[in-house]
Amino acid sequence: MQASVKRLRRTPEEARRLILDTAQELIARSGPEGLRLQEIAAAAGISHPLILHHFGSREGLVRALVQQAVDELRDKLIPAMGSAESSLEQEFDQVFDAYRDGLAQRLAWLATIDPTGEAISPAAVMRDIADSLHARRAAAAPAGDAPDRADTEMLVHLIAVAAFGDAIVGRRLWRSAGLPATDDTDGRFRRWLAALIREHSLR
Amino acid sequence: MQASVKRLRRTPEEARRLILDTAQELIARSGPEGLRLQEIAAAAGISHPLILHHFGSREGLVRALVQQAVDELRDKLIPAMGSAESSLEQEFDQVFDAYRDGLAQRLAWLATIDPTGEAISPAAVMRDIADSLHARRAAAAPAGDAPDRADTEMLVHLIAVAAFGDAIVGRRLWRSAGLPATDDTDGRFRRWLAALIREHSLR
DNA sequence: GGGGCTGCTGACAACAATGTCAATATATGC
DNA sequence: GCATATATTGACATTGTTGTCAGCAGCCCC
Repeated sequence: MQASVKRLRRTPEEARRLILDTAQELIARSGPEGLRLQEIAAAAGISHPLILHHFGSREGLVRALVQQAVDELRDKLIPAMGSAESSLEQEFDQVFDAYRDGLAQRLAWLATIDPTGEAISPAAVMRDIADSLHARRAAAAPAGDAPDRADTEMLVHLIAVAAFGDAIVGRRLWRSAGLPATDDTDGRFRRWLAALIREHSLR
Repeated sequence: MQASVKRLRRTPEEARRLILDTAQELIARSGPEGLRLQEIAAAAGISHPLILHHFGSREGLVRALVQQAVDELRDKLIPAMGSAESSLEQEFDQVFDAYRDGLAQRLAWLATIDPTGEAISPAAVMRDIADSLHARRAAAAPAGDAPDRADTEMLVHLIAVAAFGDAIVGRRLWRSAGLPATDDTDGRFRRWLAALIREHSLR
C-alpha cells in the first residue's frame, strides 16, 4: 500500500547544509534553548543519527552553528560598512538589518556558550572594517586634517555594539520607554544616530 | 558514628533567595545552557525537590530568575543614570558596570527565551530614566533653548543598547579589531562615547 | 510538652535526550 | 552488471532530568 519512498542520498555538503539551515530556522523560531536532535531531524525530514553521522556529536553541531553565525555576520557586515558609495543612513540600515532573522540571537547564544570568546576565532573583521572606513574618512576630510585612527576604531565599535544591542533588547526598551515598538521607532533611532555620527565627523 | 546533621529549616523567602543566588552563580560561571536542578541543589547544599517545592517547576524557577535579572538591572540603572551630581563619565562607568557579573548574559538569555518580550513586564524604567535626564538637560540648557524630548529618549536608548552590546560582544570585537581586550580599552571607549555625547548636547 | 503546620528529603517513576550499531539503500567506478 | 564506499535508517542502550510522593523534622503556639 505505502509506496516505499526512495531514500535520498545527498552529498555530505548538501546534508550538512540542510541540517544547519533547518537548525537555524528552529533557533530563530523558538530559541536555542530547546534545540533537540530529534526535532531538527523531524523538521529536516531525516533521522537523527544522520546528524550525528555528519557532525560527530551534538556539540559538533553547535560548534558548526555558531561558526556559521560568525561567518554570516562577517559576510553581511563587510559589504554594509565597507561600501564607499552609500550614504550613512543606508549603511546604518544595512548594519542594523544584518542582525535580523535571529542572527543577533544566535550570536548572543554564542556569547552565553562561550563567554570568554576563545573557542571561536574572531578573525580580523573589525580591523578590516575600520581600515576601510578610515580610508574613506581620510579621503573625505580636508587636506591636513585627517581624522584620528583611534576615533574611527571607536566609531566602528559603537555602531557594532549599538546595532547588536538594539537587535536584542531594542524593542523591549522602547516599550519600557513608553514608545511604540515599531519599525518607525527603529528607523527614527537609526536616523538620529546617523545624524549624531555625521555631526561628530564634521567636528 | 556520623553525627546526624541538624536539618536546616529556612523561611520561604530565605530558601528562595538561596536558590536564586546559587542559580545565578552557576549561570555566571558556565552559562544558562547547562542549568540543572540537581546541579543547583548540590551547589546550594539542598535537595532538588526543594527547588520544585518553592518554584513549582523548572519553568517557574526560570521565570523567577529572569524577573530578578530585570529587577536588578532597574535597581542599578536608575541610580546610575538618574543622579544629578555625578559627571557624565562617572555615570557611564556606572551604567557599563551595571552589566557586570553576568547580568548582561542573563538578560541575553532572557532574550533568547522570550524573544518577543511579552512574558516579562518591562515596567516603565526607561521612561523614568528619560524623564530624569530630560529634566536635568532642560535645567542645564540656556533659557529658551530646551532640548527636544525625543532627543533625550534617543540618547537614553543609545546608551542602554551600547552598554548592553558592549558587555556581551565588546571584548570579542576589540580582539577582532586587533586591540587589546583590557579594562583600559573599555575605559577609553566609555570616555570617547562620553565626549561624543557631551559634544552633541552642547550643539 | 504536645500537636499541627510546613520546610525538607530520599526513593522512585516516567520520560526524553544523546549516542551506538548492525543493516540497508544508493551512487559511483570498473 | 558487479563491487565498493558510504549516506542513511530503525532499533536499542544508556544516561540524565524533571517531577511525584510519602514520610521525617524543625518551629510555633497553646
